[in-house]
Amino acid sequence: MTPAELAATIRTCLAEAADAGELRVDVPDEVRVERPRSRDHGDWATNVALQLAKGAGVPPRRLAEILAARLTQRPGIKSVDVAGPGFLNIVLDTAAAGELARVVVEAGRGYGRSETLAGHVVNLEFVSANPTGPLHVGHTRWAALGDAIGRLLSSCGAAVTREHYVNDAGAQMDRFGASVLARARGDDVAEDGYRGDYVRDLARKVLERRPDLLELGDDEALGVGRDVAYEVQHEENEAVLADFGVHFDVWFSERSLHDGAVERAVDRLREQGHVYDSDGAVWLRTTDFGDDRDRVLVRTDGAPTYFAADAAYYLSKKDRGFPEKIYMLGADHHGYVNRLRAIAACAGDDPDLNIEVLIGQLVSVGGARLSKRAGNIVELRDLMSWLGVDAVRYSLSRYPADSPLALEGEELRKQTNDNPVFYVQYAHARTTGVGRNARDLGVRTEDGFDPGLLDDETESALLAALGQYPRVVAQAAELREPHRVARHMEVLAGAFHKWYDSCRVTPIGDAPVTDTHRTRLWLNEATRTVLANGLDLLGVSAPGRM
RNA sequence: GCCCCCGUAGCUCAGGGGAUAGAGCACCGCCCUCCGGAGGCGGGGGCGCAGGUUCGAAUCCUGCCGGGGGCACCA
Repeated sequence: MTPAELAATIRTCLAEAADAGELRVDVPDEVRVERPRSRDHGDWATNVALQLAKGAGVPPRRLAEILAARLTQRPGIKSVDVAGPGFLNIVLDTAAAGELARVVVEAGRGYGRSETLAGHVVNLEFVSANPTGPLHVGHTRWAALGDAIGRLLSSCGAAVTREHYVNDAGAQMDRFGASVLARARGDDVAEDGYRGDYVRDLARKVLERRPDLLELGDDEALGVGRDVAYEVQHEENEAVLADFGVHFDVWFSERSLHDGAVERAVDRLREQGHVYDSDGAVWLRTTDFGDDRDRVLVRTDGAPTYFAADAAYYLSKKDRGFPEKIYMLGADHHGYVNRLRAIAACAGDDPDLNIEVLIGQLVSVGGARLSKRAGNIVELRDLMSWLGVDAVRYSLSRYPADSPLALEGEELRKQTNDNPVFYVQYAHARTTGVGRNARDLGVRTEDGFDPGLLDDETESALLAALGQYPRVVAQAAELREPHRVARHMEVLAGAFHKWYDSCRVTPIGDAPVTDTHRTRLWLNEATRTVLANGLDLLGVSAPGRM
């Protein structure tokens, strides 16, 4: 019996009690069943009685007792106790609890997937780095988290489009082009230019593609240098993200908006009644929707602002059929949240439904060697070769985005418990190894499964961790918090290692193969399945050997 | 000045109102006849402060203190 099935049973009992006139309650849509910290409190516990007591006009303990009487009659439930103020502590039959191993194995990769977000059509925008330099550790956090969130949403039934916005228009691109051109010509880069060493590498690559660059006139050279440098840098960013395991469905070019889309966006917003002219500029009245001041769309000189492009970009997402638009921004852009919400409101949308802005705090890396190429920023490419993709992705995924994070590089290089990714991956490798040994010794799942034999305390704990997994995934998806999956992987790995220490899957020496061995192999395979599924959601590999 | 995020064990951090607040590291001690010891078992230690809401608060609300980030007709 899975926790979800138990929760459904509790709802059924509530409904029956209501029908029988024993209680006056509305059956809640969701009943939460939790694994109690203390084993004295049963296999699973629920606080429904505490939550419903007030509405039902009955003391919580009385409600709990009515519910307990009905639950006890149900198959698979061994005992139900009312504890404390009105908790229900439920103990399952060993066989009913152990049945979960088969459920998991038979579901395979589908275990943990759900339809809890079915019908949601989401545009998920993340990373969105300027193509004026290499990706660094700040982008890396969003690359890891954004990709994991995309996987989570998909696994819960949402239709997700992953999008990367490319700021390839505007003055900064010209400065970038001028900087590359200066390096190509062997000149110094202007004060306000891009002075990182990587610009020298870019200039070299640009010259490889356009050996004629130095012979062009200034204006033409500037344009060619800019566009080719952008092309090179963009290709590199796309490639390094691919190597990091992050794929985007759409690379959206800001330039494409400056082909009339920005002007049309301003017109549309004007039709909605939120645009006005003042001091020779065109403004959007974002203060109507929570911003602390109105924002300029078109400057006095007639040029659209970056904000106008953002508005056009928002409308593009809307027009392309995405009711839900998730933006992932760094903490240094948090001031942008109200502005983005105001754009949605000015466009006639509901900011609470149609736009969601996730803010990630800054991340730093301790002990990092300075980048060879670019001052003191830590590049994604360097992080990957220094620490490995799995360690970087996992360690960025196991913390919530809203807390500042300081990674310790040397810790992540250790292949020990200092480094949780190895703890979890090792558990997976162990399950795989156990499976190999079992097959070699003739222990086969198809020869028997007797869940009543999974009666060890460590087996109960392991089954509980397996049973909690689907809810962890659903919750992580709903909250956009992949770290919940990572943390649960650590709990599961711990439960597995303890079980491994006390329950052998394979017979010792020439001892015969029994149903105990076979049934434990089911549990081993179930564990391997969930570890693999969870790591996959984080974009981390699940090796069979290490 | 205004806005956002964060104060939990010596350190790095989990804990979306519930029972005795957890994990790893660090420190001390223990477990290899047997599926990988990259593992397991045991020990000491903590919710920034003050109010409030609730049967119940690390969690929700208010104020204060401390740390980080942000407040352009820049992009």
